[in-house]
Amino acid sequence: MGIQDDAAEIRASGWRTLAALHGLIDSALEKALQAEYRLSVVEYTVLEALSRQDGWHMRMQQLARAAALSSSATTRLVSRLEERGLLGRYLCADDRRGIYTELTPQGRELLRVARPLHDATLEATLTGAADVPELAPLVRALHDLEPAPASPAGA
Amino acid sequence: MGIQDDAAEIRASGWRTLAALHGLIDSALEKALQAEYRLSVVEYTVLEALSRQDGWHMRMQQLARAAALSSSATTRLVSRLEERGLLGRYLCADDRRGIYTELTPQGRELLRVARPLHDATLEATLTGAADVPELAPLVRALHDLEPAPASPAGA
DNA sequence: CAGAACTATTTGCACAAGCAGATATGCCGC
DNA sequence: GCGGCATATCTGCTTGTGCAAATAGTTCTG
Repeated sequence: MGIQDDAAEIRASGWRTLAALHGLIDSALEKALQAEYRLSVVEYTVLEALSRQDGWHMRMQQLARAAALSSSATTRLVSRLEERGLLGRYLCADDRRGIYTELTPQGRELLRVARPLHDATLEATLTGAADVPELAPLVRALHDLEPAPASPAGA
Repeated sequence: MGIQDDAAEIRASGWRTLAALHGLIDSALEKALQAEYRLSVVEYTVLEALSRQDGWHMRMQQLARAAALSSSATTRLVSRLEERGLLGRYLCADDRRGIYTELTPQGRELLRVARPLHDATLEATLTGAADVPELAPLVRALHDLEPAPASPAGA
């Protein structure tokens, strides 16, 4: 049984490291984007996901998966961004249950100006994490990953 | 400028992968622990962090760092667990601002029975993620990490 | 020792998230 | 075309979170 325990402890330890690094990056991005552009990380993620779509539009549920949110949370998130004029909703003709969201010019513009801060914060946080002994190996591993396709979670 | 953009896109892509895997594991653990033991992932994390401490006690702020929570969230989390009899609060003699929390026997018992489900869920989720092309490399990288010391975030 | 500056914890408040249920639409067999 | 079932989105409600301010205790300075 010792062998099983060891394997479980290795996984648990890896999970703790993953969670720690995730939390570090997430809160750094959250603070930076919130302070400068009044955007949460999920909101940025949604804008960014939309910008990577051909035609810049997506259905609510695709969005929910891309942002790892429930559909109710997605509804409200889209409503918030819509009220700020960053994206628009419109019915889709072929399936009238579905609703497409589309980036407005203002949404694209906000993303354009926010992206440098996002990227710089990400870089700075990763650099900082590389100096923390417990996180460094994971940071290196991340760096060595092959660039993943557009939507890791959207499959 | 193309080179910088590439580097930024590699980091962004790694971050998306990290977030996706984190979300996957987190929600799987959340559902499993919540359904069986009425414990959230953070609550489990706190119990587990306490169990790894010599003497099973920690100050609120250590706990806050270990769980990556604000101090107010920590206060309420500890209150919830205290009401369920899983841990106790007591003043610490040398610094009377500080409050120690300590696992009760019931807390240790709950952790003992919950840990197998936690570990099994973690294993199952990682195994599942290894079949998702975008996540597989990160899963492998995690597995190859050297076992990190007790508290990756607590430093 | 008095007062200022700092640290630890708790409370008031506002907000975003999930679940369950409601509503509308699509699809299938008959 | 009609009931029955699945899918997409939205709404009501509860809960957990962070920020800012309040409170209590420590430490440093003169």
